[in-house]
Amino acid sequence: MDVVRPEFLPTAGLSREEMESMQRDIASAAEFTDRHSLDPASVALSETPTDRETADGSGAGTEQATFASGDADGPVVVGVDQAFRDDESVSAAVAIRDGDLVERAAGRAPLALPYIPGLLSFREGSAIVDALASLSVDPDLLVFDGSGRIHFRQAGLAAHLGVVFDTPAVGVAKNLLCGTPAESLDDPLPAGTRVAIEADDSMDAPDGTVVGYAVQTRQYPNPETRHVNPLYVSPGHRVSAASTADFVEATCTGYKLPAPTRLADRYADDLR
DNA sequence: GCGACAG
DNA sequence: ATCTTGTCGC
Repeated sequence: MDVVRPEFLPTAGLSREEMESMQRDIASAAEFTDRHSLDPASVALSETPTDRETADGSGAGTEQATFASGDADGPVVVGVDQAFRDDESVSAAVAIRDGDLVERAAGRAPLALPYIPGLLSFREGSAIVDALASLSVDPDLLVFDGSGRIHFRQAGLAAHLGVVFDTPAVGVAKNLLCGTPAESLDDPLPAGTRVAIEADDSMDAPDGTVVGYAVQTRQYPNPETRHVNPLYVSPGHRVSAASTADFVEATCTGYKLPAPTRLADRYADDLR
């Protein structure tokens, strides 16, 4: 796929002020409303991927592999995950369509920045751009590991890369970066529960704006003894908060994480 | 000044 | 994210 907004590429060597300034521009360019051709039902078809096996030559730079599959009808959902190896960041992108692994790609880039809450996309963005740019399929939806609109300046990793490629994107995080749950999340929630995450004074958005949802995709039979934490999902680009929760829920089916994310996770480990 | 903080 | 074995519960 191609970079559509090169002015927003996560460049190395920017000052903190420049990165934060760019994030405000990215937030302005991001669309937190539905503008895509997907419905939860079609996305749900991308759930039971026939895990074909690894066996890739490795090397520096990007690598890309294509897998033969059936017909080209359903939407292409791409899961993206990051891993580290020494001083370089590795990005893994896995494309799924109609439950089949269609293609996967890897990207690498040296780690220029330390981890700074709120600036994650500048630390791992280059490797992700590398991986996505080498994909030959055109994704209908990008599923990122990390926040989208749930971010101090409404420009989390999912929003940043969604805007760079002008492609529908959602962010899936295991922890909450900022914002306030509309209801307490202290007690275990039943599977299927979703609680709105509202903007608070630590964010740019008007107080109370629903910037995402805590989604309980899975839960154990007896949460009293052992429980699963919810996922924190938020719009990246061209997807509303409600649709984001719908898509994520549709791709989890019995697991805590979306299938595209699980596959990207596994591929990232293989690369590392 | 104090506290909070995706991966 | 990463460093790491066994262990508890379904």
